Amino acid sequence: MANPPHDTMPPTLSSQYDPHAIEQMLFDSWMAGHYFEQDAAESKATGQASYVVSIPPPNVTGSLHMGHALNNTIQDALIRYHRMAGRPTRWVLGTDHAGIATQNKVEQKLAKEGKTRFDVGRDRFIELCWEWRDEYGSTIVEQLKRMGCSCDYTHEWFTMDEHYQKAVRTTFVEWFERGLIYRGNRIINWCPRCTTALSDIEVEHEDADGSLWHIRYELDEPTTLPDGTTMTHAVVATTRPETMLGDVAIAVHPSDKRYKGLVGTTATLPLVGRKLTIVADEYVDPEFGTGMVKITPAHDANDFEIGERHQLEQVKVLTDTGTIVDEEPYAAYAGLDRYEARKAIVRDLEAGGYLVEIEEHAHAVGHCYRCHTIIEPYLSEQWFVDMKPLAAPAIEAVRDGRVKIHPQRWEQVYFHWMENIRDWCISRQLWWGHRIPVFYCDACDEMMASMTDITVCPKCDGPVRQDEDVLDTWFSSQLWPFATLGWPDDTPELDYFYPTSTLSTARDILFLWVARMIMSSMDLLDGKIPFSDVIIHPTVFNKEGKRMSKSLGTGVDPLDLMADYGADAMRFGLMLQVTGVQDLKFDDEKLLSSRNFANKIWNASRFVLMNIEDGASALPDSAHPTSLANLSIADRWILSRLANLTETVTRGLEAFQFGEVARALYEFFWSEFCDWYIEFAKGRLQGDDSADRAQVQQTLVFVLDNALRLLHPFMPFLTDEIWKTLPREAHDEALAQSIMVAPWPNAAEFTHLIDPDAEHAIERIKAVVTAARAVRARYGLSPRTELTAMVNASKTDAELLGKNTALITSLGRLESLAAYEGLEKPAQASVTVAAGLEIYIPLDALVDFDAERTKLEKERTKTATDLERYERKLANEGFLAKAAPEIIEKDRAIAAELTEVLTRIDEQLTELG
RNA sequence: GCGCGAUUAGCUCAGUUGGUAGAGCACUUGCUCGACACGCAAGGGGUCACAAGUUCAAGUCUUGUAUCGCGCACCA
Repeated sequence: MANPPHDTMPPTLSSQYDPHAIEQMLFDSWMAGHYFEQDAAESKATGQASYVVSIPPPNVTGSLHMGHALNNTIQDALIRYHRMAGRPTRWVLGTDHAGIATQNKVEQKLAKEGKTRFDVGRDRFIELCWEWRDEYGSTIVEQLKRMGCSCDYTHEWFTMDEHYQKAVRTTFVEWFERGLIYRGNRIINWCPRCTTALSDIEVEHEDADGSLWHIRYELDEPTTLPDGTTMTHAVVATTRPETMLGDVAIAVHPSDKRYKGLVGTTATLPLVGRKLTIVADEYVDPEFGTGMVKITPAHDANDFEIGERHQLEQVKVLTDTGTIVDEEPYAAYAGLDRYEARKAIVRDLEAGGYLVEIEEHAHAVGHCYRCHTIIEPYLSEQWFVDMKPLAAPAIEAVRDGRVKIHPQRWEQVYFHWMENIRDWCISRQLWWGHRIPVFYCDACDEMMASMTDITVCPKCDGPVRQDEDVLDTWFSSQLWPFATLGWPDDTPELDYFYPTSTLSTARDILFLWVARMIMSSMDLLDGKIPFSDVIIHPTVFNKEGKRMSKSLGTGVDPLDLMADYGADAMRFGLMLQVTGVQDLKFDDEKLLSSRNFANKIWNASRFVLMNIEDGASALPDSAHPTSLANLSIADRWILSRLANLTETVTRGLEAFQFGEVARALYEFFWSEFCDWYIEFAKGRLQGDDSADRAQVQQTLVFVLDNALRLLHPFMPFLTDEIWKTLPREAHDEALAQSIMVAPWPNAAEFTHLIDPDAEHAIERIKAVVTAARAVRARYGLSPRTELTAMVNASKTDAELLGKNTALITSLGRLESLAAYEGLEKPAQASVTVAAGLEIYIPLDALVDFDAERTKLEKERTKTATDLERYERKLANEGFLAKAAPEIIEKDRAIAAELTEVLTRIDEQLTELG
């Protein structure tokens, strides 16, 4: 029986690839198989090094966006690769309590009932936050499952878990006791909508068109200046006229000769009547404006510092919600919002003749990164971390390569920030979060940080109260990689899985999160780094290159994409676009190609399966060819390409070059395996030579098997579904359970498959086939038209072609093939010169001399241009003297070949007349 | 102001120690032949932003210019 029956196709692979028919079932089978879980103690006993990824914990308020889709595909690809490569892996999963974001959501919910958090009270409000988390917190985890992410779902963390709270509190108390955490009354960034302090890096600056109001402040005593003129008033400029209510001084530069006599005198603040001292301070730029600056210590960070230097009063004129305080002598503005107050004050200044000029002025305005409200520099008592001592070792760890950041250019961004690091404001005036474990005794003024809640002052037995504030969410996030492994306790997980391996994240949290993890880990865990590699992945923008935004409707929902294309196609499409340099302008088109690719893999697999039905090739995993001697040239070629692919993919994953890996997989599977090898295989599968048929079947299965493994980290569902249908011998049944536990193809074990001779040979075979197809296309000949190919080739090439006549005639749809050295051009034939061959396709009366001439002339031009370049190069003495010998040799060979090609083309042209 | 990145085919982008410019989509032409029309085959299309420099040799290295994008820091 020469042909296997075609109606016994395995029922498991339907004729059309439908991702939705397989994804959920496969995921359930992975969970049931516990493939995502690795026990720390058992793994340690194997003596193997672990591979661990801590997921950047998504906010409980969040849902999956394109950045998550990209980042989690990267992490899953790495985890799956290392798992197959035999390392005990864990992908640590969890979510972040997201203080401000969650509090805002719950407040919005309350607002719909007409309530504020103050109506329900602190305890109830926190309960509501937990309820929110219980309701929505699992959304994103379910979405990760949908993507096929192989996280350890049996150990899911939350940054407000009891154990996590212990880690946070331990950190606070330790740093407090070492004096790294301190309290201070300073200007911080205040969000008047969230009514909380923010750290410097939680403020987003945006350029805005504003105005510069020039205001006239009357001097109390007219003063004669060094230039002889008499000055009666000062003119100061401000972008924030409403803060003038809090002015306490005017500053000039100490070396500004113009105003020498002025320092020490006073002026009167319009509308308020306060006496302003004129002080000299280096901060003032004499070149800017009039060289005179109004000083508002309570509402501007620079003014605050000037105020400190000159012991100036701090007059707060704004409340925590950004309205004017109800105090004399400006009670007229009391309760006005800062922008209403601005209008009113400008109006009153103008009416009083104090407004000199309004100038247009562009400047950067800070916004809250959570609600986008304009930030107010605000004087208040807050907790800070002294960062310099923490930063120093963390700088060193990146400097000496213990922690590597990819792409490497981000390291200098890291250094720049770390070397100029400022103290971190960690207190937040919120309710949802880790409450600051500091207790105050009102009786004796004692202040203490404590691991346990205390109610009685240990010093004086007086009543104590806990600090009302909570910690910055990032204070807890910074502990993520080690707190999620059990720190501060000594656990087997911390022992075996820490430090973790790779952290993949978006660039906008390099400072907020990544740098702080390095700092806290090194400080709290005896200098241990939290991870050895940091991947800063591209930012996903929309098609127009704009930031994706849910509120603007410019976002793309990964769930929609998976519904349209399948999870594998979305993953592969994203990986295709990861280059390490460019950000990613997301376009569905790439997913369409990837969906088509998935379908291609599916159908090529169907082809293989339906052609091994005669049972000759149930292939054990160990069956990879050890001897190439008996293999056909096509088999040797595809195995050589597979060996090459294995090397490329493995190296690429190790170097985080995901785009390169994806392209290599695509190219190999589609252009080499499907377009050529499977086509070569077809004739052999239908031939009478049963030994050859067995050989091609084995090779098909072997290559498909390994290609699926290499594809698996990017396309987990599809590859596993196909994997399960591959024939196996009985002892390989464990392997058949899932491709997830199949060993990663070992490039070192494939080196013997690399076969330059076979690659050379296939190049010649392809040239003949392509020439025949091209003639057919050029002449518009139907596939049924019978053609013959006659090839003038070197002796070895001619022999090679002769041996593979069947392959060539089959793919080129040729009647026959003749190849020998010195073959003369038949009359009325089309000519192709390629791969060192002269290929003639006799056309009899069909031949179109003009068309042939046009084609040959075009080839001649190209060849002549190329040859000229090489000849020039080879005539250059400098080149001959300095270029590497192998380059010269190679170029000589190319030049010789081009010369020959040109000669042949010219001969053909002469003949055509 | 300081720093980073980009500029390659109509579009979106690859191009890893400097050595004959690539892919996907789009376009043209022809194909129901038993894996796949989510396909097959054959084609067309590029002074690698510009200018100097280094080099035997530059898309690739250096410097400068232009345009776009992004950080950081901001003088009221």
